[in-house]
Parts: sequence; structure tokens; C-alpha cells
Amino acid sequence: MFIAFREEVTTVLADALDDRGYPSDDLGIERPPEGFDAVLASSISFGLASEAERPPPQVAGEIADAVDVTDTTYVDGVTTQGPYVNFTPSEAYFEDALAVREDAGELAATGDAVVVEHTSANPTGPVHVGRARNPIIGDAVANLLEYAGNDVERHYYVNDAGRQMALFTWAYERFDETELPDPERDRTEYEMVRYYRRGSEFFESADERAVETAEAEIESILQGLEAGDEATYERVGAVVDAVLGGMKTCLARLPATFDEFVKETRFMRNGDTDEVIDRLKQLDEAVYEEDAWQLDLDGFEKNLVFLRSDDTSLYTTRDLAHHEWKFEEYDRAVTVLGEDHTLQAGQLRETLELLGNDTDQLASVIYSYVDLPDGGMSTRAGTGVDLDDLLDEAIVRARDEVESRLDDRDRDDDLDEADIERIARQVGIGAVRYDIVSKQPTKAITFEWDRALDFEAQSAPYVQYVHARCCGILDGVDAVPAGDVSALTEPESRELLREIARFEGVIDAAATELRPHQVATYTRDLAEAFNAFYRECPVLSVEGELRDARLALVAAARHTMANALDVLGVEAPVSM
RNA sequence: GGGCACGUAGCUUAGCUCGGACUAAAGCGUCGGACUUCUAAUCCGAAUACCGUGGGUUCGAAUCCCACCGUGCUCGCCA
Repeated sequence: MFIAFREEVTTVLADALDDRGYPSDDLGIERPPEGFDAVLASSISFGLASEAERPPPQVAGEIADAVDVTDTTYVDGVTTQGPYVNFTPSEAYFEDALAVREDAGELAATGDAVVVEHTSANPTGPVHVGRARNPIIGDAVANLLEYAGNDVERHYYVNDAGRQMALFTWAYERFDETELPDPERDRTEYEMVRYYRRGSEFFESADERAVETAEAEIESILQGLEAGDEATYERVGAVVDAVLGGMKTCLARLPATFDEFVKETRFMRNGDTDEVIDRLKQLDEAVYEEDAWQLDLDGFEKNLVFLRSDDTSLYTTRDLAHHEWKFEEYDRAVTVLGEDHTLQAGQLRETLELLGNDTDQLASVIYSYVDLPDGGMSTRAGTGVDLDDLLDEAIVRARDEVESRLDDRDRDDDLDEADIERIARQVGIGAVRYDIVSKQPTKAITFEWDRALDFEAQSAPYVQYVHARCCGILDGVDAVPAGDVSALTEPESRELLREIARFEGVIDAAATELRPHQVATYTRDLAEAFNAFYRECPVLSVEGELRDARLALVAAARHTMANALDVLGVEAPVSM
């Protein structure tokens, strides 16, 4: 529908311009404002006016006359309005929209294998809200790329070879549980983080000699990892896996799940990191200063150290090996990163390019952290709101809403306790996700409970409700009829069909630009179109062809909304 | 100080990548309406904006360029 329509417009307009002897490199195709019959329009006449030595509306008329739509399927006609050339849809366009079902928005396979790396938080403790944008945006980006026809793998890159984890391992072995506070929650990462925090405190308060001793032990852990010492891997691995196990449980609540947890030690153990270091040393940009190997990168004010003076690798060194592995295994790699990694991502890209990789296949999605009103969140300091707490509170508040609405509920479908629990969970968690995924990730967010858990506003329940309404209508219908689009004559029906038809275009654009929030914006447009239809066009109380066509339209809307929500990772309730 | 990002109604945002029907679109909040009709977590209406500021490019700028102001991030042999 929309994509084919756009292709037809591109073809016939370019042909028309060629025919009239105008350049056809920029077609000026855009979406007309609301209320126009046209699906797409062109403002090409403005640019050609001076060359043609005639006012834009005349040029528009000339072009419109030259456009030939005899061979098009979806483009029905060409009209002008002032300087604009408008392309209107055929009945086939609406017919296809009416026939949309389970595969709404799924684009043709690209054949590309894409790896989406997201979250990748150091396994030091519970996932907090400051970083919660990462799994939510990352999961949506992965879903989006899947809908856009790619084979997607979701990876969590585990920083298990850094100083932080060495310190954690040391603290875990050094301190006894009896000297720790009770865990905030009965789960491994909450139990484990106490050791990490205790270890961090130790470094702030212990005397110099004790700190030196501890430093030496941490250093020996790092050296052990670097040397490939099996016992050291096991010690660190025990801590990493325990914490990670709990974090996984938390992330699964969103739900954000992963195909693979890729540990950075893997690239130390298999020799890839050493191999990268050898090649880096050969580069013209490589310098050996102050006993450390560095890269003097163009456009970066600071050198990038890739081998410490004690011969150990750094995070970025291992990440280079990691990314070369990604390039071997996948056609494209997308990484969702906090804004504090922007510089590092730039250096990584530049260095990968120097190593002979095609970095066009690498893309980053950058988001800014969620802060508290009085500062940032930190696992080490224990400041911050745990994602678990936010989700719990969201469900509690959603449940209150459900229960308070039970009395004045019109529909007599008698929600039982299981329904109430389901709706509370779908709406509560959906609201948290939707709130985050619907905003541009580069904008800063300050966390406030009431704002994060606002069920009104332009929030998840608003669009979820549309899905529930669709399900309510279709509930007693045995088989959805195919429906005849010619029966749908009201402007509200047509407008809804247009929105449904547009969904694939939204997926296409959002996937290309890696901007899932466009899908969230779309769900609101779709919801508005549906609500207008719902108000004006009764379905079950009419009969014959009209009823069949409207039922088909409701089914098309339902599946479109369900899949749009699926991209966002928000559940689509069958009742609310 | 250098680099990057962000700045749109009282508040929260969309539109900005790729300038064009923008006389700027929504939600919340405020005010006023609509449930004997498929779920009112809905809908309809009113009021609210020098699109951070100043220049520039252009037939045309919220959108592109420059400067400035404000906010955040960043500039480790941390990750």
C-alpha cells in the first residue's frame, strides 16, 4: 500500500519531469496536511518556477498534466492545489488496507542479519531507572528492525573483564555476609550488590596500607584474566553470573530478552584481543608514549590508549575485537548507548575504520540518562530508583485504576481477578515503556514518580484501549468477513483505512532512521482515527455488507494496533 | 576552555535528519459540553506559543548555516 504508492508516485513523477525536460533528482515528495484526499504530494513546482519562468501553480499544472497514471495500481489520480501536485489513492489502496491482518507492518525480508546490542550495563547490581531507557529503546529498535524484514539478534555485551568486576570479585571474597545490611529484595543481584557497595566504601574509608593490599589483589585478578588463568575466570565468573542472573529476571519483566550474553573475556581468551593489539601497533597512527601504546586519532584531542604500561588491554581494545567479530557474523550492527559513551563510540568507529572495516554497517542510537531531581543515579552509591520498584509501583497504581473503574464500567463481561491482574500488569508496565519509548532518546528526562506513572496524558492506556475496544467488537464474531471496501463510504472509515495503510511506511522510516518513537507517535494517530470511526460508525447494530465491511475494518485496525504496540514492546490487552 | 546533545503554550511532548499547504500539532492542567446506543482509560468545544536570542542563506525557515545565552554529557593507562 503506502510503500508501493510512494514508489508509483516516484516513478510517474520522475517520468513526467523527464518528459517536460525538467531535472528529476529532487522530487519534493511530502505528506499533505490532514484533511486532504491525497496520500502524497509534491512541492516540486516551487523549485522549477524560476527555470520555467512561470509561477509555481502553472508549473504544477503542467506537471500534473504530464503525469501518466494509466499503469499505476495504487495511485488513482493527480490533482493540483495551487503549487502542489497531489496524488490520490485508488480503491485498490483502500482494499489492501481493509485486508490487513496478522502481518500488519511486516516488510519484505531484506536478507540482512542485524545484531542489536543494548543495555550491556556492568553487572554490579540491580537495574535502576537511570539506565532503563536502554533496554526499552533497545528492545524497540530490535523489534522495529525485525518488522522491517531483518534477521535480528539481541545481544547484551557483558563487561566482565574490567576493574569494576575485579573489585567486585575481591569484595565478594573479602567480606562476610554478616557484616552486610539485609538485601532490599530477595534476589541475587540485590544480595550481591551489597558486597560491591561494601568494597567501594572500603576504598573510601580504609587506611592507606589496607587499600594498597586490596589494590594488589584486584590487580592480580586483572592480570589473571589477561594471562588466561582459568581459576581467575571462574572466580570472576561466579560473581558476574550471579548478578547477571538477577538482572536478567528484572529485564524480563519489561520484557527485554536477549539471544546472547557476550562476555568480553571471550575475546581475551580466544586471542582476538591480542591479535587486534598487534594490528593496532602496525598502524601509522600508533604511538608508544609513557610506556603505553596509543593511537593518535585525527579529530580526537586525546590519544586512545589501547595497551596499558603493564601490558593489559582496556575496555575499548576488547570492544574492537568484539566489533570485528560482529562484522564477521552479521551484516549490520546497531548499538544502543548512553550519551556518556558518545566520544568512545566515535573513537571506536574511527579505529575500526583504520583496521580496515567498513563502518557503514555500524550504527549507534544515543540516549541521555534519566536523572533524579537532585542528581544522577548510581549503583555504587546506592542512589537511584530500582526498575523493579518502578514496575511494582506502576502495577499497583494501574490496579487501583482498574478497580476504581469497575463500578461504572459499561461492558458486562465481568472481569475476574485474573483479568484485573493481567490488565494492571499490561497497563502498568506498558505505561512505563510507552512513556520512555515515545520520546526522542536524546532529550534528558528527570524522573518523577507521578510523571512516570501518569496513565492519562498521551500514554499507553490510551492506545491500548483502542485495541481492547476492537477486541470487544470482534468478541462474539465467529469469522471476520473479508468485507467490501465500497461499503465504507463515511470519511471516518476512509481516514482509518488511510492510517492503516500508512503503517508499513512508518515502520520503514522508523527502522531506517532507528527512531522507534515514530511508531509511538503513529499509535496515537491510529487511535484518533479509530476513535472517530467508533463514534460515527456502529458495527454490530448494522447489517449486511456494511456490517461485514466494518467488521473487517475493525479487524484491520486491531492487528495494526497490536503490531505497532508489539514494536514498542507494549502489550495489547484484549479487554480493559 | 574544547567537543557533542538539548532549548516549541503554565507543564510534558510531536514536527526538525530531507525547508514548502505551519496562519505551528497534541496531551496534562483550566473552563464548558456528551454515557437507556459495539467498553466514557472515550469523544466534542473554548482559552493558552514573539518555535531560547540575534544575524544569515532562500521565492519560502520551527526545520539549513553562523554567533550568542541557558541546561546536560564529555575531554582517565575507568567502563
